[in-house]
Amino acid sequence: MTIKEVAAQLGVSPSTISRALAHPEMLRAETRVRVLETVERLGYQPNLIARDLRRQETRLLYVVVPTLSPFFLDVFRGVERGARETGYAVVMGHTERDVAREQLFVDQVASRRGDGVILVTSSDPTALKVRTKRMPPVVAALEEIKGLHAPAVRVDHHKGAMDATNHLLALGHRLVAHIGGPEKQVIAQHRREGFNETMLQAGLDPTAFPYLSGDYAVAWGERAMETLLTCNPLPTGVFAGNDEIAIGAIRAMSRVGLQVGRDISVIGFDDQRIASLYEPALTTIKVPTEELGYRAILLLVDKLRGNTAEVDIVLPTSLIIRATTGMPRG
Amino acid sequence: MTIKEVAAQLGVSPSTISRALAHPEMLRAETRVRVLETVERLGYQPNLIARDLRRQETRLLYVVVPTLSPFFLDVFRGVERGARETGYAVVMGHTERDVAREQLFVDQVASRRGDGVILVTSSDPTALKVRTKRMPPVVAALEEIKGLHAPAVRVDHHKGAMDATNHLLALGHRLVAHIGGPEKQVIAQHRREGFNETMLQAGLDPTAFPYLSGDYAVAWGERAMETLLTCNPLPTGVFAGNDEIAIGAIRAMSRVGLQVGRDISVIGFDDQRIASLYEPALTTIKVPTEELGYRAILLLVDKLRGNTAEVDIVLPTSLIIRATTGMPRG
DNA sequence: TTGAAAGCGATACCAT
DNA sequence: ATGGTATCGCTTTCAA
Repeated sequence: MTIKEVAAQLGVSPSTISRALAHPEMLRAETRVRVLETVERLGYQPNLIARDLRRQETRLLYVVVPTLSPFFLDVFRGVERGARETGYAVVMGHTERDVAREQLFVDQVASRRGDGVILVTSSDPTALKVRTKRMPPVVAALEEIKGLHAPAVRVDHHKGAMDATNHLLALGHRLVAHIGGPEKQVIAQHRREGFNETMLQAGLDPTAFPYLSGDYAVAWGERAMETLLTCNPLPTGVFAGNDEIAIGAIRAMSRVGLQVGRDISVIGFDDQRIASLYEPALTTIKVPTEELGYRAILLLVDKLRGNTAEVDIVLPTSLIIRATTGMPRG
Repeated sequence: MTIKEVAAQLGVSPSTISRALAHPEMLRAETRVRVLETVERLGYQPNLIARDLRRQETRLLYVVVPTLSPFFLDVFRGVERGARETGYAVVMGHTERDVAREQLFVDQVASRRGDGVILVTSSDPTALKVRTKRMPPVVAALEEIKGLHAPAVRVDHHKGAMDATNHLLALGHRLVAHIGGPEKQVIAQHRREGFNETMLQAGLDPTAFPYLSGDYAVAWGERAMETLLTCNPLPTGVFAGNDEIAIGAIRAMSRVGLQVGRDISVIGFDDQRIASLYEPALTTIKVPTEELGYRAILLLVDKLRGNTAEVDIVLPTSLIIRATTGMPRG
């Protein structure tokens, strides 16, 4: 069913059909009604591909996330909210932290299937073919992309990590360990640096416990905590690189009869949904995920509208005190 | 940068460029190398919109999920695996259980922005404009769509609910209550029916406790359990409509000092990731989510290849016994 | 092996 | 207010 067939049915020209749909005010009321009725009756839907080609825009935006964790979904939620407000449709692709797949989605947009793309934490940003390939309009969320001059909306992981560490120190902890996320990931690095810096400022040795760097999974948290539990003295406070690691650490503790918040305090990062659901509820650093996505898409739409400013928004984190941190024993 | 410009640069025709990219074997080796080098150097990427229009296919598939819960993401994961195997790209849209938004994505595909779409649990399937609007190739996942003759790959919720209830009965429970999900949702209905039927078969009254129907959130589980805790006698076993409800129920119990698995047994449904992470780990019914998505996309691709068989695949669930169910006290 | 040209379906400019 | 038509960028048939 094409626009021509509808036009033929009505004995009008394709232009009239097109106008009835896009600029109804241009038609005589009678014509408009007649056309729209027929369109409805025939169930005609314009071929968007043809329209996109002609208009040179799709009003479709892509969001690319590294994993399907609840964390990124929250970001996506914010993006969708902004998309609705600005009249864009948005679809999501996920890369499983595989640069090739990330490139695939970027290429989809570069090849005009979308008007722009939000990259939420490029896995290994430097691997993106920003030089050889044409880049579509991009906004980076959560982390800037090196070598790419794209607006970014980020979170101050460094500051968040300092807040987390300071919370532990303020409670009186002196034996504090850090369980880090993926070593190569910029975010994980910032968090570690925040920890190191705070410890140093307090005159404490950030390397008093083994260097622990893994991924962002519960299993890693468990293994890392097992390592810490072989230390003498034991740490009294643990700053986990994210909530999942924190949960893993707590699990490892309870297996040997240690109680979190009393024997050892644990603080996470992100404030994922599970953080408040877990028993006991996790003390953590809240990352404004939804807001992040929302800001990112507004930035993108702004860019598409011709605004070329090099923006770099940094959103604040906040400390959420729940039940897994307390004063050190004795 | 269009194909013409590249062609002009090289002094060949656009056809040659097109062939170098799509059917390299048709070109003389020398020409091919020359073209591909230039393409690479200029960073030329074909306009997919134009290609799609000409080829009348996109090799892009849509997946539409109602919410961004981990449950549906698992389904999406399966879809992606199948897509990679069959050479399709996949994007995801989510509807927040809003039919209008579901329609929007279906329309995207009907309007040729994609070749087909997988609908994971249409919110209110009957509301989809299957009559007035042209429907693109559709496969239903998790739940069939009434009024739409689409292949479906589903899960036997009824049987799963019977297994859940029977597990409780086999442990010796006689005072068993059900906390249901959204009343209007087909899935929730099937689960309740499975519960009712099993109770009846065992000579027990499925309506001995208040009729509880809400949504699939933790908060609802808490409220529902608070209601149950006002009953006399208390239930000794609770079959929750999904894992989140189960967690809510357990939280309500612990607030009044009741221990799950000992004072009251609770079984969930879905086996979401949180089920094994929770403390204590949830006894539940596993839904093969990833498999569901995988089967769905294979079905869709099959359909796109011209196979018109009316398939209806039903996947089995399985009982996962963990720590929240035990024998009734005394 | 390569080139010329038609055509995919819609839109928007230029006429009338 | 409506119609005719060029055009978007690519693919593919037909011809050479």
